[in-house]
Amino acid sequence: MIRVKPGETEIFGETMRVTKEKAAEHRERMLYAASRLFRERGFDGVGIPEIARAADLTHGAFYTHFKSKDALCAEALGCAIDQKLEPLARAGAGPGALKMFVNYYLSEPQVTRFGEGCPIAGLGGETARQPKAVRSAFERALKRFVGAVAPLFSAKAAKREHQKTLAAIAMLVGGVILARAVEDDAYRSEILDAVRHAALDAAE
Amino acid sequence: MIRVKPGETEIFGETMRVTKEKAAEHRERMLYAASRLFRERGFDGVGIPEIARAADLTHGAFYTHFKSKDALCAEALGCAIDQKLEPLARAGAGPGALKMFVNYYLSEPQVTRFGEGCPIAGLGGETARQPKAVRSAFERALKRFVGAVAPLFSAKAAKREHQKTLAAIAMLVGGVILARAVEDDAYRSEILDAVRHAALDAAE
DNA sequence: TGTACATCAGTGAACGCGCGTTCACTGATGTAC
DNA sequence: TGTACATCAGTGAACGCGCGTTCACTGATGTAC
Repeated sequence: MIRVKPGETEIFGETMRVTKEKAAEHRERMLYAASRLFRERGFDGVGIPEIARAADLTHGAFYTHFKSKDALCAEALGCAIDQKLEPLARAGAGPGALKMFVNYYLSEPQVTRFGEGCPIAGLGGETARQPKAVRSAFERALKRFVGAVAPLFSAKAAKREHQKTLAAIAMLVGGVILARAVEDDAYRSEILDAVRHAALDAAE
Repeated sequence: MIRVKPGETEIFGETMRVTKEKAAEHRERMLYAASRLFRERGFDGVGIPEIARAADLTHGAFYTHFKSKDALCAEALGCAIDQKLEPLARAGAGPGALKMFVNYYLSEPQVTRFGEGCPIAGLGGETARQPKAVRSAFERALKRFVGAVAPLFSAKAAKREHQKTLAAIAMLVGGVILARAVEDDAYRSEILDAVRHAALDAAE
């Protein structure tokens, strides 16, 4: 389909091809913008034009770097979990590390600044309705998250009643959201079993 | 703006006005369809035309019953939580009620059949990005859910390590999702505090 | 190092599509007499 | 109970809009000689 006939005067942008370095940087800028924007507004809440704009490019350039929006969603999940796990890995698993992590995870910025928050929490709900590639990426991110947090756990005791109910409900809700988001049936059962036992044990 | 000039021949549907009873039934059909479809595919995943179609109506009829899509989203949340709490209230709080509830909540149908599942789990993630009216409705639903589940909790003990990590992560994720979805700052703090303490206690 | 030219990152118009909402119109319901 | 007519639930075309994706085209980069 010929849209612009040769000879017709058309105004085009000024700079076109760009060094390989610049191109790689453009790709990275789009990926980081997507990683932030998806967490902020959800997969359905951000379009390709906006992501390209956030990286100072036009939507057409997007497709030289990514196969599709779904491919970007998947890659953005990995990028986001990388960002979140980096400081966790650096902190190590010394005494008090669990407390620091839990306090951080539930801190004001983590909870209110969606774009910089945990992608598991921010996108876990809607991931269940995303195509295979995105769900796979989410599952990989979740497993890495679990792997990074596991060393922090060892031992402690119980508190008030209403608090325990609230915490148990957060766990039930979180459990269902994670189970739904995950692809691997065995892993789903593992999550559900863990939550089931913990919820029943929480009632001591 | 006149679209159809008087005198022009236009083919219209056959039955138009309907008894008040029928109209009320139509409204309810749309509400139930929305309650199911939103849980299945998310607020952004279903359009007014589809909801109307699911209730054997056309999209125009929708606006005689609901002010907007947002208003429907809010009302559908209430409708969904009604459905979920009804059997819970009927079952009462006898011994073993907690176990029954937890087993039910994490059961195959509850987890895999989104449309009939818990709206807190199914829509909690994206509610955080919805307008005020929807978030208020979600908060009301959550509080009713907590109120209904609270009587089931009393006392028990602990188990394996990896399970505890998984359960704690489900709780953290669930906690952040709920905290983000809720409007009332005090309630958000309560949720986060409860999860914080429970997560730290889980490490015993 | 200098020149010729193929490569390809980026542009922006255009595609088909479905969204939420509005509105002129219809005609049975339901009411006033 | 019977008649006249206002009400209003429902229809479907149309609105403006933004989406994901494609593609003809540009022109600097990068390479082959």
